[in-house]
Amino acid sequence: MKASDILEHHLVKKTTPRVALIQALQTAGRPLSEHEIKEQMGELYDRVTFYRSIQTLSRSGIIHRIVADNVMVKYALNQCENGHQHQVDHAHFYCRECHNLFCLKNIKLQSLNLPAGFVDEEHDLVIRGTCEQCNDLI
Amino acid sequence: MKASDILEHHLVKKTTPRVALIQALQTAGRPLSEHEIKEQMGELYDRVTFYRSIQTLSRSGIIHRIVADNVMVKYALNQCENGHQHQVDHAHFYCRECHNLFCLKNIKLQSLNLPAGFVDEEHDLVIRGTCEQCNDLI
DNA sequence: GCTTAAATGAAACAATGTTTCAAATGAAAT
DNA sequence: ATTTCATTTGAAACATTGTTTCATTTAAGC
Repeated sequence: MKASDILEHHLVKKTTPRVALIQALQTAGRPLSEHEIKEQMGELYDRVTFYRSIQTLSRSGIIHRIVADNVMVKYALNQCENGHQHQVDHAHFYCRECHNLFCLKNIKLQSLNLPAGFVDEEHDLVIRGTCEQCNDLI
Repeated sequence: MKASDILEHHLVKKTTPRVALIQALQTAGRPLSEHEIKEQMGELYDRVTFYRSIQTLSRSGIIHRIVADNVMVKYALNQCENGHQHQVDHAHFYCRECHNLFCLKNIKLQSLNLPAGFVDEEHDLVIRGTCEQCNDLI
């Protein structure tokens, strides 16, 4: 779907920085860090606007954060499947060598049974270490 | 166990900053952030030494990190049960309002079946949101 | 084309984490 | 107890990530 259509569909104002951010994620086809998004966006990137866009797009359900490590957050487009949001239901592997994030679709998160009164706004199952390729190189 | 005995038992040099760090965690009896540890340690705290101690104590299996959120890491003593390390096998809830970290001992992590060649050095299942008390206050 | 609320971007700041290197210290041997 | 030496410390300087404020610009509806 076109970036501007995604914004319209979620009733969010179409602005140049937001469109560019979504397009960066679409082009990559994988979760990106701020640094990677900055490179993709080039001139259109501004730090403050970036963080505000992330907030807006997260709240409206267009993207989500994955806290790969402290000081390494990745941002990903939510997959739309038959009209409803596809929340992250699988684990991720973060390689501390190459800084790539791998989706571990075979490791699912069963429904999280929280104590009464606790509200889940965001969650991650992250495994950190070194990936196959980096282990071979070391 | 006394802090200096823990260091000795793990074949790590007994130094004033390390002892103070372990004692801070023992006194609190719960995972602490750098900021909280700094307050506990007072004069004995130094930023660079802190991060190096965290590395040393993590590698020797005395403590572990819990990445509660980006920009919010908590440090906790490993529990020694019948002589062997007790790795984190349960989820945590991080409240973005009060910044407390709750152990969700009823949400266990089954063994993580990684693809061949991937090495798990550290992992977290973290749920972020607002806790019961903070939800009542809002 | 206007109008106006919303969004942007610049500056300045705050917190977290790292690198370098000279000085201090723990632990072991004398 | 003193000496020795590798390890550890701590100060300075830096890098990155994230936030607050406020004047300017822009999207979208009329």
